[in-house]
Amino acid sequence: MITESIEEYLEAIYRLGERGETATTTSVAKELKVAPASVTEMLKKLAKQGYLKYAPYRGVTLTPKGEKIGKKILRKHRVMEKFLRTLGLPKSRIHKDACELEHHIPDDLERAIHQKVEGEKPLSPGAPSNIVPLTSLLEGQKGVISFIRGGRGASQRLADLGLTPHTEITVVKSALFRGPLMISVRGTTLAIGRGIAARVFVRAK
Amino acid sequence: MITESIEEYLEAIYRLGERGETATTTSVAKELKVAPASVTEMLKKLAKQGYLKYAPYRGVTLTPKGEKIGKKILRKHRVMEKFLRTLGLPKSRIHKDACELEHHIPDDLERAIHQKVEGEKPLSPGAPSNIVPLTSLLEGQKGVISFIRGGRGASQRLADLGLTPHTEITVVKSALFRGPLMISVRGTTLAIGRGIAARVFVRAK
DNA sequence: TTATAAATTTAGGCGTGCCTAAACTTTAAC
DNA sequence: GTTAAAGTTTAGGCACGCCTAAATTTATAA
Repeated sequence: MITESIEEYLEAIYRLGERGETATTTSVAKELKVAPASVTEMLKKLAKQGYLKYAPYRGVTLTPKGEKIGKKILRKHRVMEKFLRTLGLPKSRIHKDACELEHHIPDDLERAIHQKVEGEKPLSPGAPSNIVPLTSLLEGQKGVISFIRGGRGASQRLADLGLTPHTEITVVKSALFRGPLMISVRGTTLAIGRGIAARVFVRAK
Repeated sequence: MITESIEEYLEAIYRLGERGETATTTSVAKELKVAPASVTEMLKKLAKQGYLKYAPYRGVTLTPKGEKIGKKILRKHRVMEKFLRTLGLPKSRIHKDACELEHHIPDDLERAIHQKVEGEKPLSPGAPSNIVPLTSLLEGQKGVISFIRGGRGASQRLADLGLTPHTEITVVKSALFRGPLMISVRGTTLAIGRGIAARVFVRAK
């Protein structure tokens, strides 16, 4: 069973690795603000459970299993930090609060919050780079507006939203068959209807 | 020190009170899904710390000190439930997840989230103001445009979209934190950016 | 009223994760 | 190479919150 403490340790070790530091008993102890003796104890336990390789007196390396968890927790931490910042909470407490929350946010809540604060999702592999209607971009894909098919009305409405040729846009959310698309343009996110989106042709990236 | 467990007990007892049930060892044990013996232990401890009055074999009543905490945690629980629902997370897990989160949400985060999910409060007390920025309307709410704050540019752009004072609009979709609003005006749906929407003041219905 | 069922408490234990102090290993300076 | 300092581990303990089993108290029904 993965306890909060285990997550804490794996995250700390992953963090150290990311900074290029070796994870020793002392460095982990400092990171977590606990006594070195407590770290030794925990490291032995984590090694036994296959989260890391432990060489007494020598330090510690994460196994893929351990790294996966460390990485995930750190990601949650960062998502929560951004979330707290977005909500305008006191800067001084953001790190500490995120440290706590990171262990209590289920994966899908993390994803949902991430979408709210970033408006973005991991991308899908890009299609051949040609010109397609906006509706055929996948979530996360970027493209540059090439032209707009339709009369002055459509062009005008799109221009009002800042959608003109040469503008780069990112598809934030696209239901496959119905509902509006959410796109991100110059840092703002917009929703546009499917009908109109079908008239916007972009060069996919 | 108030541990997570203490909060859990006080919340459970408060909940029972709210439902008009007496808090007995068994009822608390059931509520928390722990053994009655564990409850007895904890109740003695909480009594010693002044959170409740404990009469052996007779049950338990919260002191004002204990009630305050129980109430607060329950409120956080409900705010989190609403938040999770708003984000569209699986219904089946909402209660359980909220049970966990309620202990890790600082007060100001609770307040911030509450505002996001319930809509924002009218800005100045005393003002009759159910006139609020469009961004404060919740999905499904209707309002009549009262005025538009901003220069001719904003007014003009909005007028082009048919958004002029006295127009009735319905909020179709409103992203919680960022991104555009989808609104319905005279039967057509359109998307407007958050920046501009914040300048449209409506009398909420 | 008394016996038995139900509720509650007491006793004894367990796992987790932390601590300090003491013992041990490694490193670095001479 | 020896030795002291720095780093690490072992040993022994503690608080917390949970458990089961046994003892005790309260409630209920004949």
